[in-house]
Amino acid sequence: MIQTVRGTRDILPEDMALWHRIEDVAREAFRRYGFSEIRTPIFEKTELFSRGVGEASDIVNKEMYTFIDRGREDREGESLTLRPENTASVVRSYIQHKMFADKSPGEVTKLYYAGPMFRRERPQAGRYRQFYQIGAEVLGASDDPAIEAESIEMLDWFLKELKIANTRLMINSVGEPAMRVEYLEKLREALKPHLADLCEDCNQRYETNALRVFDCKNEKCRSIIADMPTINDYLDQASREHFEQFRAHLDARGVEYIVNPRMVRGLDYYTRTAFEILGSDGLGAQNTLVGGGRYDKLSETLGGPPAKGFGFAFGLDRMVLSLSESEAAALRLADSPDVYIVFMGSTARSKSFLIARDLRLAGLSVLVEFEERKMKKAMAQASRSRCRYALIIGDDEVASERYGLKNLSTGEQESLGIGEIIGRLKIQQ
RNA sequence: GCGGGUAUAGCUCAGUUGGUUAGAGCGCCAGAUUGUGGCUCUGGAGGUCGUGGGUUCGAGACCCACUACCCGCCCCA
Repeated sequence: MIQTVRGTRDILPEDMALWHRIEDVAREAFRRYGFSEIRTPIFEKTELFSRGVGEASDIVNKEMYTFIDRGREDREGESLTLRPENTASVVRSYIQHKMFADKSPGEVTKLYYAGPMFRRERPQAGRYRQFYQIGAEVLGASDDPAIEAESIEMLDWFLKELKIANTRLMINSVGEPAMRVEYLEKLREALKPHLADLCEDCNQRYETNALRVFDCKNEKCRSIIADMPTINDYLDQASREHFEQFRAHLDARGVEYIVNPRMVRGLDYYTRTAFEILGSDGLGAQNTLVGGGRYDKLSETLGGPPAKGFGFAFGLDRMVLSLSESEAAALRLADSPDVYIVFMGSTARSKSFLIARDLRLAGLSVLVEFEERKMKKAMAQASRSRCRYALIIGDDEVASERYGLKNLSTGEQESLGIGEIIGRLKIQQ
């Protein structure tokens, strides 16, 4: 049997109510905060990601789905890549369509996206090779920290609306790229005398990405790391002020946060503000729900004009796992059709199709039997379909034009005309 | 890329030191009940025991390889 490839999966109808709910609430949040949707291609030139995300990052080095496009007789095909994230593409589009051109200096472009991304990672709980992200970017000349605060306020509303509780907002400033290089040297200097005491992984991190030693879970490493300088100690004056203003904006909005000076970001393009929202449980080791930050150099890196940027993204897969059992159950229940039509006999059969059409024209969600079966079986099917009502049509009902409307949860049944039935069901919707 | 675990009915799982026709619960189908679901009772269908090889008189069980999934590491949303 042919099955889904490793790290991919079917999202089945029984889960779709949960996905739709998250998408609907996200779209509502974006609408309220003035974001417009953008859809970029699912594959781009490989160079976009290697330049945007960072040549040295693991994503670019070993986690991209890259392929060579078919060329022509006289030309080699070009290297293309399934998008591992969407920020680089959105910024590319911003540049390509000159979205900055008709804007006043303080005006920003607010964009959001939703769709699949691809990374060739080892699958784990809440992590897939084709995964679904919703994210947003704020691009323009302004880098006012109110931009960060507004987006986080929006996410706060979003999570509350989905009844996802016990989340924690972690914030930090990662400063400017030049300063980060300087800090990295200092950190490595400070770590060097302790290398013998650090674990194997940390020694590896010391070589490849020293900032990651802060993520180590080893007790011994943690005590050593506690004394290491943090990136905050090296922040330039402007970044420091930006961070303080950002915090003041969060305070003013009553948004709670934890400053984590050891939080780092995996992608090269981040400057200054970085943040994560951590989920509670049920996610295993993958407990970051939302991640984002400021990237004031990305536009130039991609060959565009100077432009400030801030954005975030969250994974739908993990968000679905974060919905509470009770919320999920309620969403699934509300997903079922309004009424199931049961008929007895060929005259009623013909009539039931017409009634189904009328109910649907009135905006109701209707399932109807196609083939004649015993009424008992049809009723059992109505019950199993989780429809709220069964509409019963036999010869008597056709003759009197009064039909049996049975509430399948209470068992109550009434004999009603079609107009009354529509009225009753519309109220229940 | 590395480490650990798992793979038996549609689903969740049992299956004794290797022994004859591989089980349960749920679900599904039929009947008890000719126009009324859920509860109950009775019966039924449904299995290349992940794939391939090996050991053995005999393998669902033991050994090897492969594949997939799960958990963790690296990394990351």
